[in-house]
Amino acid sequence: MAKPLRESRDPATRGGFASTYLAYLLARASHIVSEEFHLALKNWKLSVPFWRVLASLSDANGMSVSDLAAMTIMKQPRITKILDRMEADGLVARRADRHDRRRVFIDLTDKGRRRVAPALAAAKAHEASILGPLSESERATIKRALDLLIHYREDVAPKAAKAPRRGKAAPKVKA
Amino acid sequence: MAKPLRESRDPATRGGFASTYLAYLLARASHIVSEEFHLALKNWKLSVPFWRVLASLSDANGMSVSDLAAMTIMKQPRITKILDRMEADGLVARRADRHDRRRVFIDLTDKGRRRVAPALAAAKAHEASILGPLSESERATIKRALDLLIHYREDVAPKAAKAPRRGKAAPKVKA
DNA sequence: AAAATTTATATGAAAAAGAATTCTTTTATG
DNA sequence: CATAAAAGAATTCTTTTTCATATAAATTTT
Repeated sequence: MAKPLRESRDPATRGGFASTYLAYLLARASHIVSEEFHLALKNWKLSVPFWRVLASLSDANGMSVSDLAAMTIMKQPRITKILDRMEADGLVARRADRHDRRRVFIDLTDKGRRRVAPALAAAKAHEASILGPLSESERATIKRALDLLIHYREDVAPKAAKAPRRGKAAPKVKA
Repeated sequence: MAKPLRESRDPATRGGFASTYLAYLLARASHIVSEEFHLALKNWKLSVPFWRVLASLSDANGMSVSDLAAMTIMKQPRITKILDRMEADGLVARRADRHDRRRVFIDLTDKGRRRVAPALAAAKAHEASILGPLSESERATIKRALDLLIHYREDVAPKAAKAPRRGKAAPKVKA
């Protein structure tokens, strides 16, 4: 490792901000882990957003639009439009909620189910190819780390009374 | 935990695909960690892409367009256009490489530096607010996990001869 | 050294995403 | 109960991204 002349190489392992900033490392890890699979999605004629929606529905069919938004980590107007396209493609179907006519449930169609099936299998295989070579302890490390990050603010509120459950926090702000 | 009737709640902690699929957990962790900060970017009149570029340049000024693309995890045509806008805003400047006239280096302008400075400080503070409450061992777990994932395929190639370094693999395919 | 390739960046038309807002329907309030 | 406020989804208009390809310069072949 003599001359750092050029040879830029991997940004994440080159020292500096990029190699230590948590948000950046997470974005990079996420990208690295998903990259190959996202490319493979073309095999099943699925875009990344379509895949996310179909995979989410495979897991919990009949979600409402906003639940889907939360699950897929997208804002509502975006999935609404994604759903428009998916519906046009016959991959999902909208269904009204009889008890709350504002809500719309989204169902996987048979076509959607068939389309996503091989991708789901591939996703599992891909994950196995990443985790497989690791030791059990390494896998545990990863799981614990992600758990810590995903719940990093849920266990705040020290001893305070009961803490009635924190759902969709802070409705205090006004539009 | 009696009735799983409705009450959808947090998708990531509800069992099923979403709560175990690595790629999903990573995407979610990444989103959770960056979310607040991304909202705060508005304070400095920065979009997420602008922030990424400025932060990268703060770390390594004068990168080429493609290095920036790699660093910011974006495809080349996209940063080119982001750079167009940033240049128009006077945040960065393009500079030709005298030795390879195809290349273009990107420099932070004073204006860019001034604009990103408070955001960089806020980013550090935000990260501290996440990692601070954790124990040293928890922080180590996170670091190890991200390291494992980011380098998950670099230490493959068992005993095979030297393995001349694998840069941008497989140029075997033809267009 | 000409021709063929490859590499680096830019461009253009089409698709997608974003922001703010609207339309309905529910839920809360006085 | 009437009205105000909130919630869920859709829409409109604008900006950004994508995808494929164009340019142009360097590198490799032959």
